[in-house]
Amino acid sequence: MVQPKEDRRIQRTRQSLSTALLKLIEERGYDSLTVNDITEQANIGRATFYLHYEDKEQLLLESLEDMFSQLGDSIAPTAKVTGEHNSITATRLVFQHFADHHRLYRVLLTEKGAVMVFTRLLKILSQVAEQDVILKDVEQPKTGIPTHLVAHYVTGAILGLIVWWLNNDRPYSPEQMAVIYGHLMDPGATKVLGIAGAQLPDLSDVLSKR
Amino acid sequence: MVQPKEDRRIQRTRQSLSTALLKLIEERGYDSLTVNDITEQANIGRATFYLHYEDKEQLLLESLEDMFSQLGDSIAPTAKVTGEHNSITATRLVFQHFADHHRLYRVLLTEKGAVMVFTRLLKILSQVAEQDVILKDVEQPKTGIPTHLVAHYVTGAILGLIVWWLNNDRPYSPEQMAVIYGHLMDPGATKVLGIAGAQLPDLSDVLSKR
Amino acid sequence: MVQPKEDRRIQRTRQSLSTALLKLIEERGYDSLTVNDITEQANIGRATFYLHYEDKEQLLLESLEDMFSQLGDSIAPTAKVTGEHNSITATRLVFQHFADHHRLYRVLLTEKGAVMVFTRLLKILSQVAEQDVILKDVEQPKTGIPTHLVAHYVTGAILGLIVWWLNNDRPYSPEQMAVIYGHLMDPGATKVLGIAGAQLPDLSDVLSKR
Amino acid sequence: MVQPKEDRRIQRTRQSLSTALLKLIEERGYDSLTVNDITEQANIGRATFYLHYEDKEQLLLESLEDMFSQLGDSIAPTAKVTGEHNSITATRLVFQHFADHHRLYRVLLTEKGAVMVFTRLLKILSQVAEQDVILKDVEQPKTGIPTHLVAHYVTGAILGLIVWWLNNDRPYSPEQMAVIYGHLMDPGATKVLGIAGAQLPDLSDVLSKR
DNA sequence: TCCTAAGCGAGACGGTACGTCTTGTCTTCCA
DNA sequence: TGGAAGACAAGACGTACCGTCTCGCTTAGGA
Repeated sequence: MVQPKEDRRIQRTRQSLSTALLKLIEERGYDSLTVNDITEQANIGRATFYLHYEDKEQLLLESLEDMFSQLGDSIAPTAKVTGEHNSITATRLVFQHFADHHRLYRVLLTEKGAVMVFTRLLKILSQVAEQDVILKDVEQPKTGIPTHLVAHYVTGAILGLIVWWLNNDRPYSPEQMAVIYGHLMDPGATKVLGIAGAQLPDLSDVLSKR
Repeated sequence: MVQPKEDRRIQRTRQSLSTALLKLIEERGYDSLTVNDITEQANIGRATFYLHYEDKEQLLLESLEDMFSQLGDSIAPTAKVTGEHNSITATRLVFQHFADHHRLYRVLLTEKGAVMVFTRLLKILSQVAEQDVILKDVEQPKTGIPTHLVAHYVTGAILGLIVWWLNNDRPYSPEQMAVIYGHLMDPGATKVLGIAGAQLPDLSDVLSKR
Repeated sequence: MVQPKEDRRIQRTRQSLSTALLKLIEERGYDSLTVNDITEQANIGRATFYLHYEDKEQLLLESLEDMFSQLGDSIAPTAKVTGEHNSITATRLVFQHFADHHRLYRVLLTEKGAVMVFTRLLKILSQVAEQDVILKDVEQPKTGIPTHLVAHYVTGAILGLIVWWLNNDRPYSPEQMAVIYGHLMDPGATKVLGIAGAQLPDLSDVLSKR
Repeated sequence: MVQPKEDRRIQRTRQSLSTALLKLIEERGYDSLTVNDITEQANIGRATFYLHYEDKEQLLLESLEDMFSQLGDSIAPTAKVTGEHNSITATRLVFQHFADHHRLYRVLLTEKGAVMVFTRLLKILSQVAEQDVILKDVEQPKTGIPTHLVAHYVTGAILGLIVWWLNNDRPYSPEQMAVIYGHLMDPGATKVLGIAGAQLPDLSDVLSKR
């Protein structure tokens, strides 16, 4: 069942490239990087790069995929819990994720970044959000608004917050952001979905702990 | 008072380039375009391009700037009206704007697009939104949440909706989208800002007219 | 019969261009000069240049034409004199000419120069030389060697000397060069042409005056 | 002892470029050629050209260098022979060389040529000639004329003949040209150098075999 | 223990786009 | 009307990067 050693060697090469890319993105943004920059940073021959990836975009996607699925995995369980604070827990985990990789995301989500990051995030997060919406929708009467639409609304709002948060050096903790988000979002989307909002901590209490 | 003819000639050249770029973006996306593609489409010498713009990114920004300011101008007046439906009017105008240029934005806001479009839109729209938020904030007690933050929240949510809307061939009219947005947003953000929401048309009434 | 003022103005423009070109050649060679360099030096609009000349080569040729014909004019009369030292006088005048414009020719006849200068000089000087050869040939029995050939031989030899002379900062006076040339050339070519050489000053006398 | 294959590949590329250049020069002259013309003719990528040469001038020089050294090698041994006809043998070899590449040189030495060809030829040939002059000078009393000067004289004369010869479709054989040159040159330069001329075939005998 | 196939570094190469430079043409305006 | 100013098309320049390729080196896994 063990992987042959050859494969481990390959994994090391791919890992080096991935690490090198993420490091360079933090330093110099994504667009201006060349394949040569990446392979040099990784101490890998340029030709070798093309044995593993078609282009730097594919490398980025595969590199992010890890992080994304990691994010998805951490949120997924919360969706099944119908307890009171599940929603706030999920959003807190989202903010936590972006905080964990803040240097990287700050670059990717602003001017030196890559188009597809926004798009991908919107798609991936909205799928997660949709699961959530559907779950609640099943329990409660529908409102006629497509769940996809609500999911994009919710996700867009979160990403808007995250961009602001990262660009302003995260003046609040992930928990605080989650509470703020809850207060902004809950009454509206919740009402539309016809369900009662979760119990949220008092807003001014939370903000004062800044 | 008339512009010398030289200047008009220059304007015509710049206009040709701008038009050519936007047309090509709709057809082939932004990233893969070359300066040569653009100048060829515009029937302009490639060297001439560099007399006017540093690179295609600058051309795109200047081209979009027109549209953005056009959008800003159409929304601005509504911000000063404190009548009931001002907010819904403003958001309707936003959706209308993206509908007017839907082919272009659909490309720019998805995978073949340009990085900075998201960023710019977020910045520009959130500035407009902020004016709105501030206006309301002045009238009512503050909540301690930075207006920048709320503005990004609002803007992100709208952009989320717009991405969904464009990717799904705009199944609702701009008016309908504005009402949906109002229902999703109003109770939450409005409550946080401590003011009463505007009177919104009934949601099911609006959706049934699809 | 006087030239209208306009024409004099034209002449001034052409003169400026010519002067500017020759000045710049001395400083920077010919090949690397641009039309812009020339018109800038001459304080003339670049477009104006093209009203008068097709390209910088034509300007150079016309500029050199003056000097060449000036050289031709000074030599011509000596060809008709059959007195003893006519030959040495003619060659002295040739060396004198190159000394007069030594900075210019040094550039043109070496690495930064223009192809056609060598060719043109060879053609023009050999035509003059041919006149000389023919004159003598008429007086004396032919040898069967084409006069063109002899003329090119003679001219090539002189140009070889001139290149050496200019490249070595003219260590001898034009007169000395003419005598040297006479001693190197006279017995050979003269014998072939079947005529007696002119009386030449003693070589060591001449060289010692260096 | 064999060259690694890489190096042979490089040599093939360089050879292709060299061959292509010389071919194109014969057809279209030198000045008007572009790097693209050359690489296209050689079936080489334009960028690859710049891996090997800085510009087309350097390529020309390296290409000519081969031929020049080939010429030098063929003449060199004759300089050491003090037998009677060594001089005529050397000059015959020079004329032979230009005959071998007459199409190329005809273009290079006339209006469509390259500046540096004259200069280089003058320099290279005069160095060879100088060896010859020095050799003879050593055996005989000096005359006070710098050997450089004599070498340039001799070389210029030969180049003059060659230009005429090539421009007139080589009406004489290299041997005939060598004899003509010998008759024109020998008495003069030889006398100056203070040595007896070699035995030359009778001029009219040689010319009649045309 | 050797040997043999795979991963890899090195780098030549064709190709494409870049941004710059120069040319020659044109148009407008000024003296 | 001659010239200055300068926009423009055309096209070559030299550079940068891409993706492909061929070549040896090394290095493990199976003989």
